[in-house]
Formats: sequence, structure tokens, C-alpha cells
Amino acid sequence: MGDSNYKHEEIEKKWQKFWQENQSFKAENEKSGTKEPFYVLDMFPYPSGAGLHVGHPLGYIASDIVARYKRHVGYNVLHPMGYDSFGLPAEQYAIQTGQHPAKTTEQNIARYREQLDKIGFSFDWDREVRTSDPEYYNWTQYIFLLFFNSWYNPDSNKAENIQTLISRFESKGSEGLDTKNSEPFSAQQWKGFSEKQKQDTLMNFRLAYLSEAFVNWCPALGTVLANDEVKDGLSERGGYPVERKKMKQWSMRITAYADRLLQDLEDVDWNENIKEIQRNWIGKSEGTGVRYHLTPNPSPQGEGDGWRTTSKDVNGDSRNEKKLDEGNGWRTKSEDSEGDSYENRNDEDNNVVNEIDHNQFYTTDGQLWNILIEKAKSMRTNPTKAEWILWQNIRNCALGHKFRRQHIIDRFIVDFACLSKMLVVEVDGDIHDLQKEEDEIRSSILSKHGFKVIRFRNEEIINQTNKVISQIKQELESLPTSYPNIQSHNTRIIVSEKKENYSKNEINSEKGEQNINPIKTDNSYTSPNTQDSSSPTNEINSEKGGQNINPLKTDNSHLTPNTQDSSSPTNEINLEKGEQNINPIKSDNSHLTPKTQDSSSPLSLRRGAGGEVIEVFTTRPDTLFGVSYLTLAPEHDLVLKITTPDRRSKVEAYIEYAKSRSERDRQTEVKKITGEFTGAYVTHPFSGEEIPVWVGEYVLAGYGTGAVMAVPAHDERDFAFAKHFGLPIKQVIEAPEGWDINKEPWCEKQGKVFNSDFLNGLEVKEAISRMIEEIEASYIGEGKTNYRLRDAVFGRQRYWGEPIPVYYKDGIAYPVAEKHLPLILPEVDKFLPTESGEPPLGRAGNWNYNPDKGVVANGDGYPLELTTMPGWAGSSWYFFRYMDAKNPTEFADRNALDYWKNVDFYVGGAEHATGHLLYSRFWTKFLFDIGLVGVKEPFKKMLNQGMILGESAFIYRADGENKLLSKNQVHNKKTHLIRVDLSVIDDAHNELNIEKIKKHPLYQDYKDFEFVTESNGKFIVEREVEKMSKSKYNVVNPDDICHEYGADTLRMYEMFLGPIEDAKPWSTKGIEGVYKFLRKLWRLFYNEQEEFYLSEEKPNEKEFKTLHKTIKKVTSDIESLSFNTSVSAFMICVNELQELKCNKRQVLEPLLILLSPFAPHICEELWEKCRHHGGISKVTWPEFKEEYLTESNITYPISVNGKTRAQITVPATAGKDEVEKLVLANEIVQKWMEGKTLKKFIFVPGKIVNVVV
RNA sequence: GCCCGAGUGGUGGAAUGGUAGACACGCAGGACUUAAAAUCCUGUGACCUUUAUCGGUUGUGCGGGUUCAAGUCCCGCCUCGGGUACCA
Repeated sequence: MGDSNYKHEEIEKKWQKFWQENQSFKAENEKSGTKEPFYVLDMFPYPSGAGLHVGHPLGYIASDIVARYKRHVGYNVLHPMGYDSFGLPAEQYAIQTGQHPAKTTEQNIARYREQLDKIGFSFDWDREVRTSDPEYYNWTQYIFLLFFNSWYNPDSNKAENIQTLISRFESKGSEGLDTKNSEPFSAQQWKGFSEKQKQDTLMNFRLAYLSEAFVNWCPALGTVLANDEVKDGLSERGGYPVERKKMKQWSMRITAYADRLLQDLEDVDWNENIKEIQRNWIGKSEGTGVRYHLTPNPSPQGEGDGWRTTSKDVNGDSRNEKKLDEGNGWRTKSEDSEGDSYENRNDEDNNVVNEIDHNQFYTTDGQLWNILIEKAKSMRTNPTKAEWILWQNIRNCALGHKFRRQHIIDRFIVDFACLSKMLVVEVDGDIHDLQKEEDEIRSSILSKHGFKVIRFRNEEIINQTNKVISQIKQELESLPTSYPNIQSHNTRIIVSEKKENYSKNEINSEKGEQNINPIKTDNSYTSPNTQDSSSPTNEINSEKGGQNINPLKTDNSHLTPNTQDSSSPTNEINLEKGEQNINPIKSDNSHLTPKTQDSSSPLSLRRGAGGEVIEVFTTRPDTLFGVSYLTLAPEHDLVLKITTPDRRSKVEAYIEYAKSRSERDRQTEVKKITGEFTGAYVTHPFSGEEIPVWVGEYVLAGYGTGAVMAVPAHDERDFAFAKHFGLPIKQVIEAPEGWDINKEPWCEKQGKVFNSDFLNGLEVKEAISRMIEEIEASYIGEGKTNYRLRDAVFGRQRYWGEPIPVYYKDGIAYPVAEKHLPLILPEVDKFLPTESGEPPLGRAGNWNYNPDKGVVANGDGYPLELTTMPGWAGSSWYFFRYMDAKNPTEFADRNALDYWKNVDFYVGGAEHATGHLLYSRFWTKFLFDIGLVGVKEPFKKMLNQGMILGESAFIYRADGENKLLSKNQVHNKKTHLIRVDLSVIDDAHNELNIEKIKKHPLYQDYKDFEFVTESNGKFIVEREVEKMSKSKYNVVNPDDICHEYGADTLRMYEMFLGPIEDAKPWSTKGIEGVYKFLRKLWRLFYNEQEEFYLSEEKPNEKEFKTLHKTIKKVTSDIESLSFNTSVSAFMICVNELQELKCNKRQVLEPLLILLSPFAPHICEELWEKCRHHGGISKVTWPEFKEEYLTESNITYPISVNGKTRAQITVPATAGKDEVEKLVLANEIVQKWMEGKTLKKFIFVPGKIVNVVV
């Protein structure tokens, strides 16, 4: 009989055809009988030009085993496959060869399909999808539009249609929402907004939105590069310089989902380590923001270490504190008349003030901003009656616009300011009659800043409130709305409405250093005599004379050590004589920042000396007193604004340098410490110390606020930086005995706090919460939760991706109408950026949009978006499309979605943990929120297959000689390695086939070389494990294996290689064993006459035991995804049956069913030979019966002191005492116990006996 | 750097805290054969001892620890792989 040999190729073709013709694996979208649905999904393959290599099928085989197993145990199984067919490699290839990526993609897919078919997967090919197919990306674009038309409502904690946001704006303005980069606004204001203003505002809320983000820009290539396309600041392709550049980009607001993405990890059955990777990626951290105010003057101590302490005498204690007017409870306007704006201090009669001013001037100039703020707060808590009345009428957008009270503008505290209308309302006390001139100057300065100032008198407000209000209203309406790019933290501090008693904040400085206690200064301000703690007098003098007092101008370079502190007025005036500039801010810029001066954003107008605020986020507020410097990311907006002139060139050079550095490098090269001192200082919010501000590349712009407060004593990176630049290390947390804080930072979150004023004596944990309380109470910051997760960039400057369905009218982005989807990817002449640096779609001639007609020729409509979607767009939702893959009217029918729900079992690589697996979860949650799907998570259970690596082969060539050396013939010769293709070696024996290499076209250069072999005549190659890749000539193609050994062998061998989750190099060594196993199995069904023969006899005990042992092992192994051990179990089973010469139907048929998920073709064939029809794939799984495994005797290993010495066989029912007796009587045991006494007898029933002596 | 994972014979790997190395490859020896292939049988971590048995010692990346008992648990390292935000 000719078929007694196992002919894999013939059999496999036959059954692949059978499955296809009978639609054996077609899934039905409805409940059929008692079958439950089960959805098995594979990682979406990208069809690369190299074809499928042996690493790809690893996961597919595992999932196929599960899918086939689930069919046997009675499920309706959905097991689809398709292609993630947009992507960079095809585009790269297109650029190089000019071939259209659609064409190469088509070819690659055809090849993938052919390869996949050969392996015998049970896919339902009717449901195939391709992301590059317009019928598919129609729905990707549709979902994009849903994102675009949605916002995240923090109140309902879910995504909602943008219409609900618009209604909300119409009824209550921006109240209750973080307006991000723009000012809060009222409902009336919203209604008055222009279309552009409205759209810009909505853009801050849309879940798909345009924003600025940093990218790797390569000017020479005119494109943006991925981090791995950049090596050492140069593009991998071409070697051109690459820089970090801010660019307008489409993004997805995944951060809105950060907390839910974190929380819902609890509900999925994934590996703990993948969950951990996602948790870390989301990076939730609890901490607090802390705002540091720039000192108004550059700190003068100039060069050197950039460190200075506030050592000058403050005399703060000498200030008299004047009580509030006790009569009526209101602060009187006259009381603060000199305090709220320093021009008032130009009171020549007030010598005392002047004198104090001088004194203060030398001491506290660095505190001005701080003092103003504290002053403002104090005034807020103690309003005059008129102020109070007015405030009640204008607060909470009562007039349709947000007002702030006691707001700092320039160096004034104005009474009320509406920033969106640039209107200032001042309330004049009696004293203002006496100083009209000063008021005019003040108004003039404010108007230079773009503010309109209107004034009311106390009694006007008190007696004619309504008239005043309507006057203000009129002013508001007449003024245009402005959108100052205000950093919200800059103003928030003034806006805060908390009524706190500050007295608890009293801070005493340590070590006799002077402490500027902002809180105390508050009170001191109420005293006319002592209030003038900063430099105003001198300022006013100069202003009167038309001098520009520009404290920032006080270059360090001008200063001698003796006059270092002084923004000394004398110097100023001399320097500025004759300049006649009364706008200190403008002159700041003109002087300090020639390059940015023209960037006259409203912010820069409003920025006063010291007005800048650096906000940091810290998780260790307990170490606040240990801060010795701040570090800004080189990209931080403030860097150039605060840098002093003498530092400018260095800082600029540093920023340039940092641009050339990738984020990866900046994080990795931790030993390379770089940075520059900006020359600027901030004031410590509690100690009042001046703290230098540095720039350092170790701070990344995208993390937190892009600024850190450095505590070298308790943070590794800060420590390294401080050591490198000689900055002070101030320990504030107790380290263990003997810990040298100057050698190593103490970073553990434990220990007692010291040197920290009110935190002294607290444990770290207590100190953290206490400090947050203090920070909040003092308006220095707010406790908050920070996420490391950043919004996901959703646009790429590439051709081969889904077009983003957006067009631009008057510079505003509008969605393409749904009826015009899909927006088909246009044809272009080249797949390169345009000459002007636009993305490739800029080359398309028909790429305009008419809202009625759809896509039209350029010039006939509005320009369409030119960037395309990233690779992860199409793969973020494909699992839903498979449920109803051909639906032409919906992305999937709701009944199908509800039937399949989510993926029951997903197999994918752990390398996607922070990409695909997170984005898919994000999109699923979004689709859930807007009611399109009924599940919150895409993948219930997941298996992460490890990567299969390649084993590259090399031969040695002797340098300068025409000789190739076998591995052990190199000796001490100088050689270099030549990569060789795996086709010219014997993989199992690492032996080079010299004849083959001489004929191989790649190696014609070497055909006449001398091949120096080993003494046995073999030429051995060098091997090295690398990623499997075409360019490394180490790709092993599954086709070759299928041809030689068959798909069943390939399937089982890939499973046999080891645990599916481990990465491992591919090696064909060992495949023989699996092949041999299948042939052995085949022969069990044939008799000695080589005829197919099964005995109908009842199996004996041993045969049943072998079978049921295997049923048990294989079933539990599949359930626990341990496929390698089930292959071993099959081998053991077949070996045993062969030894038993078992050919009984009752044993062999169940075995075929067990094996069929692993090796389906051979099992189908034998099953058919067993006279069954209709295929094995849906036959019921064999039932395991415990009774066949029960043993009457147990053999115990006996160890003495933990080492196995003997064995003993006892009845299974034997108890401890019985066993102990037998064991102690054992000859070998006695030998080992000789002369020793029994200490303990350990008996683990069914397991082991341990005798301890 | 940071986060996650992995290190066990010549090789892939097995082992609910309970006889380390199952199963397979490779290698060696043998059977069958004119021969080869195929197939079957035996041996195979290292070291020591022995004619051979019988034995013994040691052994799961390195250094410590917990336990009657550690590849497995804990602490500190080393090496390799994956991810690190535009590769998929």
C-alpha cells in the first residue's frame, strides 16, 4: 500500500482545499443553537516586502490552536485575519523605486495570503479587511470625525458631542471648565465671539484637535522623522541634521482618558507586566504645582556658581504693623494708597518712606513681585467698602466678562481688571485727589500695555452703584475682545478666592539668615510708614524725570561687588538718562531680548519685572526647603525671556545644542551633564531665598510643566547636576546613620524632615500633605494629579496613510461632510515633500474641497488637510470591523457588535504595550462613550508572544588576503566578518556549503578565494542572534519549511520551541524530532503489512492511562496557553503507545481529536481514514476520566537533610506514622542517620519525605 | 537613564517551595541493510572513585538571606531582549 508513508505535501493541500470549499471556519453572526460566541484575534500584520518570516506565525499558530480547540468544545468561533496595510516601509520603498505603494502593498498582501494559506490556519477569510482599502478607511475617517466632533465632559466623565459644549458655552460660558490656553469667558462673550474665536475655543476641547507639538524635523529631507530614524542628531537616511521643532499637528486627546485607561486595567485578564507597562506609561503621580516668581532684578552676584542667598538685611521686623481701621471694618482707600501702587510713594514729605525705601532697595528688590502678590491678596481679603460693593456686582462674569481683582499689571496692583477686554477699573480713595499727576502716569503706563483705565470714586460706587455698573458695561461692550496668551498661572494666583488666615504661615528663617516672609509683609503693608518695602520711590523719581527704571537692565556686568544688590536707582538713572521711555517692559524686551521683542504677545505687554512665574510640578513638596535651583527645559517658553544679557549668548548656544539632541539621548546619557545658568533668580515661596534658574537638557519640555525644582540632596539627577556645576546640596530629610549626603543623595520617601521650618520633625508622608496644604493656603500652587501620558500625535507628514477629512476655510479647520467620505487618497507625482516643505499631499492637483461637491481641483474650493493619519489609526478599531466586515452603511451593525462584544482572546506582541494596545483601548472607550459600541475594553484576555529572532551567519575574511577562514582557523589573524545568506549554510551544523556560496550571485567576489576549512574538511561559520530582517540575510521563510517538513510540523515545532511568551532565536535544529513524531503517529495506524488498520478491541489499563493522562495534560495546557509542554505530552503519548503496540480505535481516535488543533492536516487525513466524514474540526473534545489515572501505590523520594537518598514504595493510603516507620527502617536511611538523632520527620502526602537529623 | 521581561547541560527547553535537567535536537555506541536513507535500541550536566558495578561531590548568571527543603521566595549586582511617544 502506497499510503503507509506520511506524505505531508499532498495531505496538506487536500485539506486546505477542503476547508475552503466547505467554509469550515465561517463564523455566523447570530446564536446558532446552544453555541456561545468566542472571538479569537491576532495581531494585525503589516504586509512587509520581506514576506512572512517564521516569527510571524508564532502567535497565529497559538491563536489557531485556541480557535480550533474552542470549536471542539462547542463555541461559535470568530477568527478573522486582515492587513494593516498603510505604513512607512511601503512609502520608503516607493520613494526609492518610484513604485506606487498601493501596488507594492497589493503584491505583498498576495504573498502574505499565499504563505498564510500554506500553514493551515482556520481563518474566516470572508471577513478580511485592509486598512488601505477606501471601504475600510471610510470608517476610520468617520471615526476621526466623531473624535473631532466630541469633547470630554469632566462632569459626566465621558466624551460627548461638541454640541453639548456649545450649548453649555451659550448658557454659562466657560464656567467650570479649564479653558486651557485662553481666558475664561461668559455666555454673553461667547455669543459675541467671531466664528474664528469660537472655533479656536472649541479646538481646545475637541478630542481630535490641532496643536503644537515637538517633532524631529529634518530640513534637508523636508520631513519629520521617528526617533529611530535619527542617529546622533542626524537622519539615518542621508545623514542630514535633524532638529527638535515645534509644529502644528493633529493630536488625539488621549489624556482625557488617562484615569479610565488606568482604572479599567483591573478588569482585563492580561499579564501583570503588560498592565504595569501601561500603568507606568500613563504615569499617574500625585503632587503639587509650585509657582516660583522671578525676582524683578537679575541677581547681581554675577558670574560663578549662579548661587546667591538673600543675605542682605531686610529689616522686616522693624516694620510697624498698623491695624485695620477698626471703626467700620473696611480697609480705607487712603490706607493703602501708598501701598497698592508704588508711584504713590513719590511723596516728598514722606521721608520716612523714602529712607526705608532705600533700605529696602538694597535688600528686597528681589522680593518685589512676591510682595505685590501678597499685598494684592491682603487687599482682597480686606477690601474697602466701595471695592467690596463693586466686586459683588462684577464677579462671576456678572457683566458677561471675567474680572479679576487686585490684579498685578506691570508693577501696579490695579483694583479690577478684565483681561479679555483689556479694561481696568480703578477705585479712587480721597488721596487720589492729591495725586492726579501720578494717576495720569499710571494710566498712561497701563494704556501702553493696551489697557483702558476708567476710574470711579468711592462715594460714586457706594451711592450710585447702578450707574457705575452700567458705565462699566458700556465700556465693555465698546471694547474689542482680545485673546491675550496669558499663562493662566500668572493670573490665577490673584484670582483665587480663598479666604484664608495667613498668620499660620509665619516663617522664621533659620541660621540667622534673613527671611522675607511674604505673609508678614502683607500686614506690614497696611502701615503707611513701613509699607514701602520695595523700590518704588526710586522708580517714581526716575519716571518723573522721564527715566526708565528698568530693573532688568541692571546687568550683572555693571555691578561691582559692593553694589551688587542694587537695582540701585542711582545707577539706573544714570544709565538711562535721556531715554525717555516710560514703558519699562518694552524696554526690557528691547534691551534684553532683541530677537523676541517683536513677538509682542499680550503676555509680554503685561509682564512686569518679576512678573514671570515658573510653575513646577513636584511629587516631593516635603523637600521644598531643600530646593537649591530650578531647571527649565531648553524649550521652555520663558528661557530666553528671563535670561540676562551677559548669559544670553551662552544660553542661546545651549538651546541650539539642545535642539540637535533627541529626547532619547537626553534621557539616556545621564552621565553627560550639560546646562547653563540663565542669570535669573526666583524667590523661594517660603524661605524667600533667591534661587538661580538654570536650563538643562535633562528636563524635557513635554513632561509636567517643563520645569523642575531641583533638590540635589534627595534626587539623583538633581544631585548629579548640582555636583557638576557646584550648586549647593541642602539636606532636609534625615538619611540613615552614616549616609554622606555630599556623596550620594537620599531618595527614599522616608525619614524625618529637618531644616524646613514648619515641616520640621514630620515624616516624609506627613510633610507632603502638610506642605500641599500650605502651598494651597498661600496660593503658591495647587495639589494636583499629573500624568506622564501625553496626547497622541495624529498627523504625519507622509503620503501612505488615511487622509484626514478636514478642510480649511479662513484658516479654520472644518470637517469634511460625512456624505463625502471616504476621502480618497489622491494621486501624486512623487512621494516626497513639496519644494516648499509641505507634505506629499501638497503635490496633489485635485485636493481642494467644496462643501457641496466634495473633492475638487485646486483653486475650486478650500484647501484640504495635507498630513495623513499615523499607522495606529486603522489598527485602533479593526477588531470591531471584523464583526461585520462588509457592512457598506455602518462601521459595523449594532447587532453584530452586541453579539460578539469584545475580543475574548487576543494574541499580540508585548512590544505594542504602549502603542497599539493603549490606543485601541482609548478608541474603544470613546466609541463606548458616544454609544456606538457596548464594551469598554477591546481585549478581554491577552497572550503576548515573544519575538522570534534570527541567527545571522558570518564568515571570516583574512584582512588583505584572498582567504576565507573557518571559525576555528582564525587564530590570531586579523580578519573581518562577512555576512552570509542562510541559504548557503547548513543551519543545523553551522557548516558553510562551499559549492553553494561559489555559485550564489551575492558572493561572486569570493568564488576564487581560498576556503580554509577545519581539519575534518568542514567550514564552520560564526553565528550571532539579531532581529530577523531581510537586510541581515537571516530571514527564515516558512514556505521552505512547509515544503520540506509540512505545515503540521512547522506548527508543532514553533510551539515546541519553548514558552510562547519568550523571545528566542529561530533555529531549525530540532525540527527533525517533531517531524519524526508525526511519522510515528502515522505508523500507529498501519500494521506490519503497511495496511491501514485499527483494532476494535477494548483498550487495556495502560493504554487508557496513557490516553487520559494526555487528555488531561493537553486540555489544561491549552487552557493555560502552555503549548510547548503539550507537544511534549503528545510525544510521550505516542512513544508509549508505540511501546504498547497500541492500534485500538478507542485510543487512537480521541488522540486525533486532541492533536487536531496542533496538526490539523494529518489529523483530518487519519480521521477520514478512520471512516469519518465531514472533517474533524467540529468533533466533540474527548472527555477526561480521572478513574484511569488512580494508582494503588505511591513511590516517595526520601531525602535526608534535604538531599534525596532513597526511594520507598508504599500503598497510596499510607499515613504519616506508617511511612515514618518504613522509612526509618530503610537500610539506606539508616546508613545516613548513623550516629545522629532524628530531629524532625517531614511527610508531604503524595510528594516527599524529608528526614532531618 | 527609566519601565517590563529573561538568564537551567553542547542546543531548544521541563520542573503547584518537595527526586533539577521531562520531552526533543545534537553527539557516541549498537541493531537492521551489500550500502545509504528510514526505523529501532542503549548511553549522554560536570567532577571524583571504580576493571565494571556500587557510590560520592558538585551543579539552575554572580553575591548574600529566609526555609526541614530554593531554579522557584527576599535583598544587592551582572548580562541579554523589548519599549521609551512618527517602525509596525
